[in-house]
Amino acid sequence: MSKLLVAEIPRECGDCPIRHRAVCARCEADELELLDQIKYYRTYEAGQTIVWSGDRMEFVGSVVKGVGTLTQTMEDGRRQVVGLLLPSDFVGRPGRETATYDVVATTDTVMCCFRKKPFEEMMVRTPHIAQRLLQMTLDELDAAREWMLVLGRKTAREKIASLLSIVARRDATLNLHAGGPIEFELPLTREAMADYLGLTLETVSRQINALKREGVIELKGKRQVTVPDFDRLSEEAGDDSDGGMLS
Amino acid sequence: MSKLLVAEIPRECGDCPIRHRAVCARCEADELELLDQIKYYRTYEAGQTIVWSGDRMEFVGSVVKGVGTLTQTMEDGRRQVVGLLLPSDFVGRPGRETATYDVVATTDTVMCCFRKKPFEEMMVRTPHIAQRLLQMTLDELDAAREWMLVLGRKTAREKIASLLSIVARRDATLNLHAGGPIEFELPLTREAMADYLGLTLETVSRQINALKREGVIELKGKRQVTVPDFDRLSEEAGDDSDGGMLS
DNA sequence: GGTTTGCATTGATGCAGATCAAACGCGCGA
DNA sequence: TCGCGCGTTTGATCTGCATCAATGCAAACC
Repeated sequence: MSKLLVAEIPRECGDCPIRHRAVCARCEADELELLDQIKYYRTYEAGQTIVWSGDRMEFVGSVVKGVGTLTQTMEDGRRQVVGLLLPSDFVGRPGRETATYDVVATTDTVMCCFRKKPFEEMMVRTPHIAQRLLQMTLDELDAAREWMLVLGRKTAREKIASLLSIVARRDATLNLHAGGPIEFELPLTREAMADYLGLTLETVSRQINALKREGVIELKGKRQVTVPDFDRLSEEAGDDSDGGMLS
Repeated sequence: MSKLLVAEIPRECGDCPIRHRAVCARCEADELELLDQIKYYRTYEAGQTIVWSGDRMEFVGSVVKGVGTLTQTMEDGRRQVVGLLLPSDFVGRPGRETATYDVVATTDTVMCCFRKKPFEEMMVRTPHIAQRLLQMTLDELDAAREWMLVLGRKTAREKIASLLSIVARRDATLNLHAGGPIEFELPLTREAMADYLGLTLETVSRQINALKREGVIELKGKRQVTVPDFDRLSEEAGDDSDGGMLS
């Protein structure tokens, strides 16, 4: 059923896995060749589970196209999304055998994968890959901690605005956006958003429509979002905008 | 005012910073010597801020004794603790100039510090330090994500039980505890707990006393906690106890 | 001893968001 | 074209926790 073609795989995925987020200038030709040897692509349909929590992980990799979530579930069914996977994000944990979370594709998704064992061996032999991975992990840690503030202290409206703000920002940087209204496709169902934000899907629906009524966002259909004024959205999210007042 | 003496500094802090959590078997004599040259101790009183968010970080290090928090504050004063710092935890972020969070000592605290610049240089020359740091950061990331589930989906009572459970577990492993009731000093004020759990201090107080009334915990004074049955506490926290049912 | 000061507890009340319940709308296969 | 199913919206009601306001209580200081 997957409608993704190999032709759609972005060019920049050709080389170093680390290049997805930021160019790794120190990757040498022979390293790239080695990486190419252990590299392969996998495609997933919307809704498909990529990895089950507890399963043996046999690869690491990064998202090339599409969106996924890292999800944790309690015995009684309460669910929390603990991470969003947007294009360029890294998945997998070197040095750990089994997955800690469910990884689910929320849209049709292409992953660039590396067999775990050879990748780990390469990490040992190539120090700057470990160093780059450390940077990426520290970024993820910052993101997780920022999200703790969202979950612990923000109102439903602020939570929604925070989520939209994050997706909008990522989308804008990915497409080298320069000023003007930002437009993007919301890659999550109301339920997935609720699970990310610690809300119910009903509350998500109500708050999104409230933001729409008040002109903070515009909606075409249920998923296509336009943000006419990003600063306004940030303000709704409760982020320090501070417009450069900081020293 | 600090009543901590040099004599109280634990022995195992003498060598590799990475040794605090787990012995780093690969540290060689000359590396240890190098680390010793850039190492120094700092003590802080309860309530003292170790680093202000936005400040220049001039050291990294790990907690030797005492407890601290990483805190994020919104403009309007809402506060969220995004990380607990227990003995052996690492503080600071190699490769970043300024601190992202307030670091606050909640009890009298001893830190083992390394000047940041030389430490970073050492990291480049000594790959396994970066690798060890990567492991530690991945552990922290897991902890942060587990906490996202707590913040997003658990009830006030479960939140309290989760916090007690974490502190109890850390305390038990640190003191090589073997069976029987666990006893420890709660290192946080009601307010700090509230800020960690995304609650108000009143709710924290009520729920703690509810757990006490129902015999899940015992209290001596306001801080000294006894956990007669750790499994019972885990259950209250909503953790999968599963007692070995899992394959 | 009295007073201050800084947590912690306790009680009364209100509200944001959960829960329960229905209906809508839209794509898709028969 | 119909109707089925899934994601979404909308409405009515309930409730867990926040909020506001005292009060308690022990250590520190005069």
